Formats: sequence, structure tokens, C-alpha cells
Amino acid sequence: MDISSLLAPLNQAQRKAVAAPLGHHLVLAGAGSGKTRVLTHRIAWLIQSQGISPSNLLAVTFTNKGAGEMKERIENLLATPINAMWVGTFHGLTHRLLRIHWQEAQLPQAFQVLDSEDQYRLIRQVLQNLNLDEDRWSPRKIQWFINSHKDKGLRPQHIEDGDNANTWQMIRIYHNYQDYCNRNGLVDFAELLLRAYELWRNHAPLLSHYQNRFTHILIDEFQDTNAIQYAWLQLLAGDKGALFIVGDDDQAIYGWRGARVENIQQLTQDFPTIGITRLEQNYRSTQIILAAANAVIAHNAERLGKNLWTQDQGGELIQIYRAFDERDEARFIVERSLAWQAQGRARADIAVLYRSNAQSRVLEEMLLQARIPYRIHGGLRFFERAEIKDTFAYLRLMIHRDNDPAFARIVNTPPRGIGDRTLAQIREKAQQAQISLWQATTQLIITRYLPQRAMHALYEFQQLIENITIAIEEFSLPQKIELTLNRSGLLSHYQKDSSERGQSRLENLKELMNAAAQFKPEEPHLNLLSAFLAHTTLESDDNTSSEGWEDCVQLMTLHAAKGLEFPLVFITGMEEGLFPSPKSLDEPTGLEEERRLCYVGMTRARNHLYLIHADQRRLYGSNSCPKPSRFIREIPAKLICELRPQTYTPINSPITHKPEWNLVANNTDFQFGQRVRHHKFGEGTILDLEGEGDAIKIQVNFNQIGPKWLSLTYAKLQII
DNA sequence: CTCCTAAATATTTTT
DNA sequence: TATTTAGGAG
Repeated sequence: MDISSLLAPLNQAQRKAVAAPLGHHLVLAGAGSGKTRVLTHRIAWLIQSQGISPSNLLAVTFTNKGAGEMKERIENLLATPINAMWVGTFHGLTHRLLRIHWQEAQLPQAFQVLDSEDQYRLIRQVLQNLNLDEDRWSPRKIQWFINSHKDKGLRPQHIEDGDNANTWQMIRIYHNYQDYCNRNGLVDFAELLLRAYELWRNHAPLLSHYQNRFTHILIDEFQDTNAIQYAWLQLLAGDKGALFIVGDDDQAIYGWRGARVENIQQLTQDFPTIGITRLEQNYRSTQIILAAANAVIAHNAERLGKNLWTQDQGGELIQIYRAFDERDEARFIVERSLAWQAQGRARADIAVLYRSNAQSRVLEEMLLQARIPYRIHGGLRFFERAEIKDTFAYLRLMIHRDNDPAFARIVNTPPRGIGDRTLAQIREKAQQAQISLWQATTQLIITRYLPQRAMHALYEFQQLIENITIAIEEFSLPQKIELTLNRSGLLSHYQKDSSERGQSRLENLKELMNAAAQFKPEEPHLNLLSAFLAHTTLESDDNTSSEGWEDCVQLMTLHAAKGLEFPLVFITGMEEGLFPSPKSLDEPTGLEEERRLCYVGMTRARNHLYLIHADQRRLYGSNSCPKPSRFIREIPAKLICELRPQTYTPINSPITHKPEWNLVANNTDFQFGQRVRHHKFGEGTILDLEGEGDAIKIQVNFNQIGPKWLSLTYAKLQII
């Protein structure tokens, strides 16, 4: 393949970015403007046309999934594998570094990565050790305190308590937590980044080695980077490294977890030679949808400025539905989804977006009732499920006896008579002798310091672990897991639970063995089992069982929708007090972030966009009568079509499950996909419209007799 | 250890 | 409202 065919499918701006001179370059890429394409083509261009070796490239993506996809696309473009290139998330890449340079990073070779739940448990443990009350010192707050400081590159000794007793105590807890992690070779997510940063900062030869290696650094979703990631990047880039950065300040929606949009502006100051390209032509949405999204985001003051446009003209108006309550909102979505299906369109084309997960329940209920298959994105991830983590805890303990979190998790799972009292004694011993829980247990058994029963149970437990360790040695990865499940009694423990939950647990364990069978390591530095364990904490893989999801309506939060697109999008709960969320209104930047979230949601839609708000909503048990979201009012009236409910309850039918609503619009036409009733043919769905004025004809697919053309002037059609 | 009741608590989430 | 969790009784 030659260069011209690499650049040929691109528009002018995209081409400018892809073939930009070999220096720093910043691409401000609006939604749907083909940013992934630019990034992959840039990499292909560097390799192919500039003769740069893949081993000189480092590419950073926001998610692991994104990393996999990017690699695949580049390999397709070049028709050759590019294994020498490093592609991954910040966490994935720093983890890789730390595995290679564990000695310089002052970590044990077998260091373990803690996920958020592990971290949370550990913090609670530390609080207990310090004799602090959980009600006074909320573990969640502490977790946030620790992570947000690590995200800024701050160790406990760098934080000023400002003569505040509260802060002083928090710092003390952070300190204790960190000491514990260091003693036990535990590394949380934020620590991966901070450690890797310090590794380079403190080891000049190492840094210059990587500076020489990675001469071209490419980063996606830059608006979501935090301070430590930026600092890490600055180190790596040094004086010579060329940065190619892609981002969109209007899609920065992770400020609440430390992401800094300002990093984009910072970049232009720190790297003054940086070239800038704006990608503003959108290939996704209709002109109407873009105009509406542009109008909303224009209300933000803090912007670099960008205006999306499309070659297409017109499109369907943004439909606003004012529902009676959250059930009516869901009912409306069901109705429209059925109509969509009746047109022969795929359910997977439909996305239902909401601000908070709690809103999904009513939607699920109604979809279930209407027998519409749906899929919820997000929620509990596969590798975070309790049964999976229990299994891993056994494996971890077998690899490394001193793994305290693993020990604590499974000493009594399944129950084997080792209660809280016994565990507390083990903990006390461990703390006082500065040894691991496992060692403390051994000590307690030797000194016969415990009641007979507990001692016996503990002895049995240790024997169990020793025995399984030996037993599984020679087996393959999935067999190891299976044996562990059997011998530990975990499997029969879960089998005893015949509830629906127990069933799904067993299925998950089966799925786990599948995943293990398919696992191929990319880390040569670890044995297979350790590599698999590290992989699973770093990759949340929500597509583990993606095959089962044929054609489903897609339900997800607005955050989870970033990067996706759908022909038909519903944004629900467009109400003050829900979206924008009241908690965001405390700080001025909060509202702007909510508005960006709205912008992200709207720009997910290709052709049809529905914004729904309810007059009344029950959330967390209490009722409220919210006002429509300000974001709706920020859309120019001419882009909107309002669908309003009319007469609520007819006098002669006291119970109406389906409130009737009607189309009241400047636009008196019927719409595609709408349900109508004919006095003779019954109910049906509008498939097509033809002609103008009096000659207008309409095709309706009736439930009983199938599709039929009718003249609108004669057929008295009633919208239902 | 298991079962029960009472209490707390619920924005967004990838790594 | 509903779901998870902590604590107490049996």
C-alpha cells in the first residue's frame, strides 16, 4: 500500500493532521469527526511513509478495549502485525514498566495490583488498626483523599495539614495505608502511575533509555488525563519526543475523578511549537442534531471553541416528550422501540441514556413487560464479582502466602469455623510482630495460643492451601482453576445456593475457566498464572460474554455512551435536579461538565434524538415535580418538536394504563413509526408518507391486515 | 453459622 | 423505594 491510498479516504483537515510534520501536534477533534481514524492513520503513516519503526511508538488510549481496537485497525491498515509498538492505557503501560523494573521501583517482583474494592477493604483494615471509627472517618472519603493526592503526585509527606486536625488525621491514615502497601507489595491503580513517574524521575539512565526508544508518543482522549499522567508524559517526551495528541475539550466528563481539561491548554504552553488541527466536520449526525448540540455547548464559557458541521442538510427535529412520570417515560420508549422494530430496524440501533444508574430499573421493568430484549452496559464487571474474586484469592494465596488481602478474604470462605474473633487475634499478632497474616497464623498454632477448635480449623486451612498448591502444579491454567474450585470447597459452596443468584455464580465460574483457556499472555516477565491474575485486575472486560447479546436495545449511563453512536437515541430524565445533577451545581465547573455530558449524549445520535422529561418522578422513594432541564431550553425552538400529553384520564374509564398523547406540533404531519388507529382496520404503524397537501398518502402497517396505503384526507386516522 | 431485623444510603467509573 | 450491610438472637 502506498501513501496516497493511506491519505485518500481522508478529508482535508484529517489529512493535514495525519501528515503533519514530525513534531508536536494537537488535534482538537469534535464528536463524530473521525478522530480514531486520524490516530490510526497517523501511526500507519509514521511507519509507512516516514520509515519509523513500530518499536519507537507509544500509543495511549482511554480503555483497554480501545487499545485492542486501535492495534487491530493499524494492523489492518498496514497488513502486518506491530507487536513491537506499545499500545495501552496509562495504567496498563505503567504496569508493564513496573513489572520490568520492579527492582528500581523498589517493589517485590511478585507485587500485586489492588482494584478499588481491594483498596477499600484495605483502608478499612488500616482504620481498624489505628482504632479509628468508620462513622467518623468514612473509608470512601479516605479512599478519595488518597487517590486524589496520588493523582496529583503527592505522597503523605507532601501534603500540608494547614493546622487542620481533620486533614492531619487523613494524612496519618494515608501514611499508614502506604506503609502497609509497601510492606506487602501492594499497588493500587493510582500508585501504578505515581510509581512509574517516580521511577523515571529518580533514574535518569532509565528515563533516557525510554526517551530514546519512544520517539513518537500518541495519545487519545487527552481531555481525560490527570495531573500525574501529564507529568509522566512530560518526562517521557523530554526535549526530543514528538507528541501527537487527540482530544475534545467539549467531551471532558471525568473532571470529578481528577481529569484536567486544562491539560490541553497547558500543552500549548509547555510545547509552544505544537501544531494544531481542528476536526469539525461531522460524519455522524444530522444537521438538526448538530445544531442543537452546538447550541447547548455554546452556553459553556470555558471552551477552546469549535463548531461542528455536516454536509448533510436537515434531518428530523429533536423530539421532546413530556412524560407524566417515570413509568410513562419508559412506556413511551417501549412504544417507540416497537414502532422502530415494526419498520424492520434493529433493536441494537436504539440507545436509552440516563444520568444515573438508579433510573434504569423502571426502564428495565417496562422493557421486560413488553418482551423487548435489552442490554445494560456498565454495572458490576465480570472480574469484580465476588465468586471470581474468591477464586482469585485462593490462587493468589497459593502463589504468595503473605498476601494478606487474599488471606482475609478466604480464610472463612466457604465457612470453616474461623470467625471474627479468631481473625482479630491473627490480625493483632500480625500487627504486633509486623508479619503477614499467614505467618501470624503459623505462630499462633505453634505457640498454641488459641482455642482448640479455632486452632484446628486454621491448621486445616493451611494444610488445604499447601495441598492444593502442590496438586495443581503440573496442570494447565483452566485446570488449575477448576481443581482449586473443587478442592477448596468453593464450588460446592456455591452449588448449595439454588437461588437465581447462585445459578449465575456457577455460570460465571464456568465463564472464568473459558476466559482462562483463551488467555494469551503478553507479559513475558511472569508465569502464566500470575500474568492472568494481573491481567484480570487491570482489564475489566465487560464483553466477556458478548456472544449472548444478539439484537438488544442498549441501556447505559451518559458516561458509558462516550465514543459510541446509534441511529436512535433517547435521553431520559432531562430534568432539573436530575440532569444537571444537583450535586454538580455546588461548583461552577460542575454545571459546565454536566452540559458537556449533555453534549456527549446528544452527539451520540445519528438520525433520531428524543429528549424526555417527566412532570413527576419518584426517585429513592420520594416524589418530586421537577422542571424540565435547562439544557432543553438551551436548544433553539425551531429545532424542537414537542410531543405533549393530552387529556389524561377519560371520564368513563377510571383506570388508564396507557395515557393518551397526541402530536401537537407546528408540524401537523404524521411521523414514521407512529402508532395510529383506523375505525375499520384497527391499529397499525406508519411506514411511509407520500405526496403533499390534499394528495398526501400514508402507508400503514396494520396489525390485522398488514401494510395498506390510505389517503389522509379520507381516512380518519387517530394517533395513539 | 445462619437467619432475621434494623439501619444506612443511593452521580457519573476506568484502571 | 430497594438494596446492601451490620449486628443480634437463636
